Amino acid sequence: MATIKDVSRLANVSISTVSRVINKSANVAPEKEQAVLKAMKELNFQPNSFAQALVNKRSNCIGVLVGDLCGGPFFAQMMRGIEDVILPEKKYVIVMSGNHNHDREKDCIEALMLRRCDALIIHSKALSDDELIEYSQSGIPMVFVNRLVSSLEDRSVWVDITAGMADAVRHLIANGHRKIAYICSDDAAFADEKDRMAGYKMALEEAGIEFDPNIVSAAFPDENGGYRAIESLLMRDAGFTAFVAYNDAMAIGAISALADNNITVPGQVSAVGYDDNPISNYIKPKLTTVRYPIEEVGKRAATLALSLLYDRSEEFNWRWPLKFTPVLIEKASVAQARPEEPEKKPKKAAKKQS
Amino acid sequence: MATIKDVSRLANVSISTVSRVINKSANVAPEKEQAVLKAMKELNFQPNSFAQALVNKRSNCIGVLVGDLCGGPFFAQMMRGIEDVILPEKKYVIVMSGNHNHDREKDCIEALMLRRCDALIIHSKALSDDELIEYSQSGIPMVFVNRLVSSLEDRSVWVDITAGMADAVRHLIANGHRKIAYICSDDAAFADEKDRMAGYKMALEEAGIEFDPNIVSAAFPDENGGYRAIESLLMRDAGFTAFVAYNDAMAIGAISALADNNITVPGQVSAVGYDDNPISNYIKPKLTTVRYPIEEVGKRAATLALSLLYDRSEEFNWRWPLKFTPVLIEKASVAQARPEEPEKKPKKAAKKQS
DNA sequence: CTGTTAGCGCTTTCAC
DNA sequence: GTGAAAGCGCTAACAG
Repeated sequence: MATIKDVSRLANVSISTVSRVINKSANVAPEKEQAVLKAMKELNFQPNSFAQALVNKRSNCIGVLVGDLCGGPFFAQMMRGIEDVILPEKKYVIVMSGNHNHDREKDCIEALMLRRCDALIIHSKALSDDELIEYSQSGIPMVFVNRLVSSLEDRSVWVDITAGMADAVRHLIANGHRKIAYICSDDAAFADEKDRMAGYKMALEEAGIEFDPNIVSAAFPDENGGYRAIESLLMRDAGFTAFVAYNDAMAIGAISALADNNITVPGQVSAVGYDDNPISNYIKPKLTTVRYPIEEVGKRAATLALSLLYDRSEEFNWRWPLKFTPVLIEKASVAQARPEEPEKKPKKAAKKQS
Repeated sequence: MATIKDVSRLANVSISTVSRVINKSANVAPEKEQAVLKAMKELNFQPNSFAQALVNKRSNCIGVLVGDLCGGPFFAQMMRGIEDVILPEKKYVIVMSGNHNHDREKDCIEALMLRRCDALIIHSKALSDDELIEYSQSGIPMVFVNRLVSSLEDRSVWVDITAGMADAVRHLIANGHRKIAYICSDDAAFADEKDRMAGYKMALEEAGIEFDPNIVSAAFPDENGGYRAIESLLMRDAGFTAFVAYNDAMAIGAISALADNNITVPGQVSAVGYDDNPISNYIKPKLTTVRYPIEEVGKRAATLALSLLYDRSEEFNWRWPLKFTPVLIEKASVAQARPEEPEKKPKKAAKKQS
């Protein structure tokens, strides 16, 4: 691999001159410039990015910590949003997956910092606000996604999950449902779950419906988890005419389980998911869901990271909000509750019909 | 950020000694070692990875080019396989997505090389064998996945896609189907599509069924593409009692379109997908599909890359094969063809029933 | 076992 | 406008 020295020799100039034409950092006599360009071409010269990074103290890499890339299109869509912003700036993106695991998230952040990323975009579920705050003091620009870190509100790009979940439940209530189950994540310690739960409870309370822990079922937040969570609900014999799910994957698994138990959706049970995963348009029935604007979040986070890095907050900062609001997308998995009909599991008849 | 010099000063030793304890590259007197360790702790010292990379000529990064992370779990699962192998080696993975686009794939590979990745794992659809061969001569260890690059057979980790597709079609034939449509990708120039088409034709030929271009429909290989491809088939009024799809996403879209046209699966039309995308277990009916062992491919490719890098081929090379064979997974979307029944689109009645 | 020294490839003063 | 020279932080001979 050719070095700057080889080029300077071939072009009969000093290495400083070569450096100048590489970086356009100063004027160079036209003929010398041509000679250098020619030599670079000839030797197929590529500046060594490590040497550059060493002296510039800048790596041109943006580090991203995501939950996992495998758990569905969620983070992948976020990455797309991020790349849309970062790549045009001629910077690279380094991704690592924390798998929602405390130690692994720590390892990844430290690895990313060790790699001297210019800025970090962090989706952390498992680390505490305090840990995040400590990292953010390292000096490297850091933005947090899908999470509002207290005291770092201006570095947090987040979605009002609670509002989205409340909307989902309100939609069901508006359709006459009162026994609304919640298929939730078993990561009850994480904000993602807490916020949804808060939205669920809020909407119930607004409607004067008492919260019933018996129709809440937790499992790992994927299709299989949704399947099992509904099964567990069915075994409990707790009547419900509708459910909301932590995410679309769980909703799809749940619908699949209902089908296996000969329960129709939305005929007997209405369903609302969360995320607006593209697949929700291709199952039967099409899944009514809450759109989580994840790609926009990715874009916004990347833009913020760049603005922090270049210290050009004025330019970027208020073009988009830091807070996004999810919106309900009505498709075909919600039907009007049939008022007086006994629930499919008649043991516990609805008693709170107002 | 503290440097090795700061540490050496604090510990009252030379920087070489510090370097020695960092790298365990030579014995150091226990008490000095302790002093160094203590100083490193105290200063929160982290070796500068660029300086290390500059002198070691090794970045500890493995570059990966994938199609896209967003198009479903396929590449994400491959990444998981790769990370399972790379991370324990204390190396990092840098991923870039080529989006199956020729120029973008080139850019990514060059960016990865520029970054001086220690080795590259390349999933390229759009580049020619010759281009790939040229890149592979750059000196940096390179392995190709999901593709057999001629003359680089020992660097290609691939899946016998043709065999898998032939099995899918044979399965349908064994169930009495003769009018088997093929929902294919519109990337007809790429090996992925050519290979599947070859398998489709091969199985038809074995069974003495004439290839009928009228029941082949191409579209973008995602759910929406599958949806449209089937619609187009329906409009053509070409009778078929079953279909195989390029991948599960297309199959799911296709099934969704059939449902929208009141055609039942597998009642009226049988379906076979490709990939064994986890979601295929949660749709109705569960999708019979061909398992593409993508995670194993990722693992194998990463292992090969490492073995190339460390020049320890003997150790790794034959632990696993470079060629994988997909296997048919029977679920619930295939039914026996009803022999004499006119097809749902009666225009073209089956005439080749043997 | 340990310190001194010479780079790795590049950018950036600082003189000329 | 241009070159010489001093590092960036680290590793690896090379002497002791």
